[in-house]
Amino acid sequence: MRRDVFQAIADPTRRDIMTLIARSPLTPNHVADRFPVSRQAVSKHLKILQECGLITVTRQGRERYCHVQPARLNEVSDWLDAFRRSWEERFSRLDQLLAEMEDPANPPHTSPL
Amino acid sequence: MRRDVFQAIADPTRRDIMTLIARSPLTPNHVADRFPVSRQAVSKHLKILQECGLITVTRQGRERYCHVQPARLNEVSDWLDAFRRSWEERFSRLDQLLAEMEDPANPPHTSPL
DNA sequence: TATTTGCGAAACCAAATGGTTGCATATATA
DNA sequence: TATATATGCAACCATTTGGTTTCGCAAATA
Repeated sequence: MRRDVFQAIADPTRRDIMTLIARSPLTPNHVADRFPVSRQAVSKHLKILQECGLITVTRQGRERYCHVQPARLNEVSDWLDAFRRSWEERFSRLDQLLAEMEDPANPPHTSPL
Repeated sequence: MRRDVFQAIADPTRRDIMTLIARSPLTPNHVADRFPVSRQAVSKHLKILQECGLITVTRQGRERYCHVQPARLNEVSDWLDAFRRSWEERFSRLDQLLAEMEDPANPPHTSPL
C-alpha cells in the first residue's frame, strides 16, 4: 500500500484532523468526537497519518495524545516550489517562447500563479 | 468519484506529468513516451487532471496539447498556509502553552516548520 | 481513396480505500 | 476486586483506483 504525505492529505477528513490537532494535541476519542464517522474510522486515519510521519502519538496512562509534525508537510511545499520553478523556467527559455508565439496551440500568455 | 486537486496530486505519476508539462505543453502521446505505463493509462491521468482543472487541452488538428493551469494548485498552498497558521496560533495561546508545560504528554517544544 | 497516426471510450481486473461491527486489552476508578 | 473507559486490531464490505487490452473514429498523408 502506498503511504506518503501526498496520499495522506488526499483525504479531506485527514486534512481536517491535521488542522484540528495543529491547535492542540488531542486523544483519538476527542478527535473522533469532531467527525461524523466512527471512532475506528478515525483511528484508521490516525494510523495512516502516523505511518507517514505527519503525526506522533505519546502515551499518558490509558490515553494517547496525537501531535502534529508540521515539518513533514515540507514535502508538499517543496514539490509546489519545484513545480513553480519549472513553470517560471518556461518564460526564460527564449526559443520555447518564440515557438509558442508562432503556434496558436501553445498560447504564450497563460497567466502564471 | 471524488475529483479534487488534493486527490489529483496524490498520484506520483500525475505529479510528474504536471511538472513535465509545466516546462512546455505536450501532446498526450509525448507525455506517455516519458512514462513506463501505457498511453491509455496516461490518458486516464490526463483526464483526471483535466477534470479538476489542473490542465487544459487545446486541439490543433488531430493533436491535443496539454497545458498546465498553475493557479489551481493554490488550493493546496492555501491549505498549507491555513494549517501553518493553526500551528502558530498554538504558541500565541498562553493558557494552552502553560497547560502543556505542566503536562508531559503535550511537549511544548516540538519544533515548528 | 487507402492507410497511417493521434487519441478517446469501454470492458475488464487486482489491489487499495474508507467505512462498518465486534472483540481484546490495558488502565482508572468505585 | 469488579466495572467502566480508552484504544487497537481483525474481519468484512462496497467503491474507487490504476492499470491493461481492444475497439472506434477523425485527421493527416501516401
